[in-house]
Amino acid sequence: MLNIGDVARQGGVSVETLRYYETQGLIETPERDANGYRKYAPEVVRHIQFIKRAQDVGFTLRDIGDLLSLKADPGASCSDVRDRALGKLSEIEDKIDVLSRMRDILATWTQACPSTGPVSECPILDALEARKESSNADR
Amino acid sequence: MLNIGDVARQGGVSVETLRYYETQGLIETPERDANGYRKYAPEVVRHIQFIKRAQDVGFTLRDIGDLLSLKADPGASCSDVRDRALGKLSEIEDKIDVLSRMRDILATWTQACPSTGPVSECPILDALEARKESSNADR
DNA sequence: CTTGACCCTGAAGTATACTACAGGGGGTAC
DNA sequence: GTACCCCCTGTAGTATACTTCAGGGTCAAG
Repeated sequence: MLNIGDVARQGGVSVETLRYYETQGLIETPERDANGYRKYAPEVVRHIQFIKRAQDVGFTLRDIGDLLSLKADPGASCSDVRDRALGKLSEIEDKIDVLSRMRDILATWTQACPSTGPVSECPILDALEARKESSNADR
Repeated sequence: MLNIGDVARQGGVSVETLRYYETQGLIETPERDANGYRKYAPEVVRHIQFIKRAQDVGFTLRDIGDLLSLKADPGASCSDVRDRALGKLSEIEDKIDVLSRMRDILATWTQACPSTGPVSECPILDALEARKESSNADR
């Protein structure tokens, strides 16, 4: 059995994070020692890594809670998980689209700027001041 | 002279947002009427739009305050503005890179999922459970 | 003179994922 | 026995850009 500090080290998170995950229902509440210390089975480390990997691909903790429920539910099907992943995929694609539009506009503007001369003649500020007609970033 | 509600309507923001911008120093503190109402010159609407457009391309309010200082500073040069824009551009490119990696992984996973069968055999959950060796999303 | 739309201030709430802090007990080594 | 690291709880703070709320004054119309 592991102390919270052991789990933290092995899982690559802080003890505070572990306690936080517990309050969020992402880790089942561990048994306690006589002294009140949390006692974890070694499997918890994999569980933590599951959470971290899910975060790495864009899932929020709320999403992950949902995923963990599916994982624990024998009645759930693989397509339920796939749906969550596809939903996240399209969220991410949307974000990429928004950011790509920002990037394109900024790239255009920085190329238009001679980078010499006073701010009063800055094409970037002009563009911000009153964009007459250009590709629009609808946020 | 315009009331705050007029500016809000014309600028496409809420009156609360305008008051918030004022606290953040993004709008100069307006004159007040005898009744205490804020009184704005019509030019303020353009100023609001400047802020909104800057947000549209990814600048934070803090960045925008900085940009507005440059704009008002006769000693500032165009390259100062350009530097801010280039900095933001690379921030955005970084975000796009992170998101693209997430997208690729999720795309791979969803394609690997047959979407039939129980969660116990879900390749997506397996991948989250223990990613042995694959492209890594370093967040 | 009352109704309704508008304005004011200051404080608190929203979302996300933690981090930090205050105040205090437990366990082991020297 | 005391130093030092570990553990506990509960609360508050962080960042961003607002939104909401409570409580109250102002103004034009009918």
